[in-house]
Amino acid sequence: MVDGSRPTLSTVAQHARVSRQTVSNVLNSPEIVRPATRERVLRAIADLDYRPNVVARQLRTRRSSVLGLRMPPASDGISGQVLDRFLHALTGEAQRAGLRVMLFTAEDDDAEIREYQNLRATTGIDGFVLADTHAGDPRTRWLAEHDVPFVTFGRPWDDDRAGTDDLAGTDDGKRGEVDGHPWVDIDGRAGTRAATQHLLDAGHRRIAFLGWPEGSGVGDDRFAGWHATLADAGLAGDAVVQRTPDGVAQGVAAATRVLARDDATALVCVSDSIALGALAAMREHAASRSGRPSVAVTGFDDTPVARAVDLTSVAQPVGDVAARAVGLLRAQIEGRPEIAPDRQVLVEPHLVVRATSRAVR
Amino acid sequence: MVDGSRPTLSTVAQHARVSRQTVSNVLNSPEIVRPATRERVLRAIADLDYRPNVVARQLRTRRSSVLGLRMPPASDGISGQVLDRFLHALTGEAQRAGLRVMLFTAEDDDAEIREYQNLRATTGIDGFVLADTHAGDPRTRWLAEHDVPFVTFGRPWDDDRAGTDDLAGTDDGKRGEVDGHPWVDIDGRAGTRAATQHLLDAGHRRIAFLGWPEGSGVGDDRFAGWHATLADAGLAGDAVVQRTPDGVAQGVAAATRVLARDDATALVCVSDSIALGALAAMREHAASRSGRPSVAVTGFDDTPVARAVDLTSVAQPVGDVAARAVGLLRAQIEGRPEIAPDRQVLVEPHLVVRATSRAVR
DNA sequence: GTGAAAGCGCTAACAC
DNA sequence: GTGTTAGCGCTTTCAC
Repeated sequence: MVDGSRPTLSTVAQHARVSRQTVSNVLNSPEIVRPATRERVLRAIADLDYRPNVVARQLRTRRSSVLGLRMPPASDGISGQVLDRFLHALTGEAQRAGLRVMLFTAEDDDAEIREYQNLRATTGIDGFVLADTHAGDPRTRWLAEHDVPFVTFGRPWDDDRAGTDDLAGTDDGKRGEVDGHPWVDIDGRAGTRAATQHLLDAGHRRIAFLGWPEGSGVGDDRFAGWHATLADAGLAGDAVVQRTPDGVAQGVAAATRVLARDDATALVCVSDSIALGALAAMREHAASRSGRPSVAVTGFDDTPVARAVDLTSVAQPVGDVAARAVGLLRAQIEGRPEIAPDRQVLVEPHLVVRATSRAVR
Repeated sequence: MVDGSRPTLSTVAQHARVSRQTVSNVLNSPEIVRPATRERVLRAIADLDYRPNVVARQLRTRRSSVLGLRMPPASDGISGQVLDRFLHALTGEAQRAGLRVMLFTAEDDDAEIREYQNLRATTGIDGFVLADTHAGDPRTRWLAEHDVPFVTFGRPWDDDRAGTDDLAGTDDGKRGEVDGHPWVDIDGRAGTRAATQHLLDAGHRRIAFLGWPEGSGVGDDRFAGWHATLADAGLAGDAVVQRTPDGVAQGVAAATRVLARDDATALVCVSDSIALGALAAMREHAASRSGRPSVAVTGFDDTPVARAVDLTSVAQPVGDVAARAVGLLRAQIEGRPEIAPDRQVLVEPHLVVRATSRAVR
C-alpha cells in the first residue's frame, strides 16, 4: 500500500497495458472480456491494491448503494430495544448485500419527508427503511408517490385488516396479496398464540391478558392471538382482559386488579414492561396471601430485562426481518422484483420459555 | 418541484444569467460575490428548488462529510444500551454539524481495520468514531499511523494512568495533556464518588462495593471513586469488596456473599446488571431475616431497567459525549484544532436518586 | 467580482 | 473484444 495518491482506473490500465474501459469491464461485466486480458487486469488490480472509487461511480451511475434510516427519537423505554437490535441486524444484512446504512434524524413526519428529499437530491440515497410506521403515515404515502424504494418494519395498520378474530383461522403465515407498499412484520398474533397455547399445555385454564388500550394495531394483533387461542379451547367466555398504557408501573396496577378480582392462574402480557410490572405485583400479592399457587407470566419482545429476571417471553426474530427487508429493498433498487417474491412478509416469532411460566402449579 | 431531472449548477446559472462559477461562489464563499448578483442567484436557487449534488462535490473536494461507526456485535446485555443511546445522540449531533453517520460491521479488530481502508478508499469516509476500545487496541494505532481522523468514546486504558487512588485528589475534570489520540469519556470515578457520597450523606457507614474483576479500566475507575470517597471519610479500613463478572445472576451471588458475611447497609454496584442482582438477593435475604433494615443499592448506567425497578443509578450523559466527539472529529477533518481545545475530554456523570437508596434506615 | 477551461474517477455509447 | 470519446455536477485554477 503506497501512501501517495490512490491508484485509479487509468493507473491500472497503464499497468495492464489495456484501456481504461477494459478495466472497467473487468470490474462490471467480467464475462465480456477475454480471459487472458482479464487475468492481466486482475493481476494489475491486485498488484496496485486498486479499489474503485464509488463516489465517481455513483456520479456516473446514479446509484449510491446506501440505505437511509431515521433514528427514532431515543425511546428510552424497554421496547426501543427491539429497534436497536433491528438496526444491528440491518447493518449486517445490508453490508452482506453490498449496501450501507446511513442514519439521520428528524423531529416529526414532515421533517422526515423533507430529509428524504434532501438525502435523495444531495447524496443520492437509494432507498429507505422505516422502522416505526403508524396509522395514516404520511411518509409511506410520500415515498410511494415519488417512486422512492422503501420498506417498512411493521404493517400499515390503517386498513384494519387485522386485530379482530375473523382471520384467526387463516394464520398460515401468508395473508392475501394486497398491493400496498412492501413491508416486513412480525406476527404478533402468532406470538401470543404460542404463549397462550404453552400455558394451556401446562394445564392453565384461567389465563388473563394484560394489554394496551384498543386501537394500536400491534396491541390488537397480540390481543387477537390470545383471544383466538382461548376461543379454540372453548375458554373465551370467562376470559379476563385488563388494558393499560405501556410501562412497568402500569403493569403493576393492571396485574393487581386482575389478581384481586379474578382467580387467574396465568397472565399473558402484551409487552415485557407490563410483564415486569406483573411480576412485581405478584410478589406483593404472594407476600400477603402466602400459600397461594404462583401465577405464570409471559411477556413480549424478549428484551434483556426478560432474560435478566428469567421471564418467559415471545422473541422477535429481528435478524430475519432485517434480511427480508434488505431483500425487498434490493428488489426495488435493482428493479428485479423476482429476488423478493413476496412484497409483504410476516415473520413468525417464537416463544422463549423461562422460569416465570414453569412455576409449579 | 419538477419531477423531471433535478436542476444543476448550470440550470441555476442560466436562470440567474451568471456563470456556473458564480453560483458555486454564492454557495461556498458568498462574501466574495456582489450583493446584487448574490440575491439574483439565491432567488434562482429558491425558484428551482436547487440543491447541490454532494456526490459531485465530493468527487472534487475529497470530502464526504460522513462519519463511520462500527456496530458492535449485538451486545444483548443491559449495558449495550449505553452504546445505543450514544448512537442516537451521535446521529443528532453529527447532523447538526452537517455530518452523516454511516454504519458498518466487522468480525474483529483486523476485519475492522480492513473496513477502514475500504471505506476510505471507496467512499471517502472522513473519519471514524470508535465506541468500544480496549487495552492495546490495534485500531487506534492504525488510524493514528495513517492519519485518519477519529475519536474514541472511552479512554485508552493501556497506560494505566487511572484505576488507583493516586489521582483521587485531582478530580477536577481536566487531567494533564498527554498527546494520545482524541477521546471523550465519562468519569466513572466521579460517578461512584457521587453515589458513595450520597450514601454517606444518608448516614450509611458500611458501604460495600460490588465490582468487576480487576484489570478492566472502566471497572477499576469506578472502583477507585468508591474507594477514594470512603478513604476521605476515614472508612476505607473495613471496606468490603466483592468482584464478579457482569450479569444479573452474578450480582445475586456476589450480593448474597456480602449480605451473609458482613453487615453492610449499602451496596455501590459497578453496573445496573449487578445492582439488579443485588436487589433480587436482598429480597431473598429480607424474606429469611425479616425485621432487618433494608440495604441501599446504587447501580451504574441508568439503563431503562434501572428506571423500571426504581434503582438509584449513575447516569451517563451520552448526549454530551456525542457532542464533544463530533467537535473533536470536526477539528481534525476541517483542520481547525481550535474548535475543540481539549483533545481529551472527561464528562461528568450524575447520580439519579431513586427508591433503592432512599429506603428508611 | 466574474467567466472560461480543466479535471476529479468513473461508465455509457459508440467506434474499430 | 477492445479502444476512443463524452460527460455525470461540481470546484479549482487563472484570465479578464
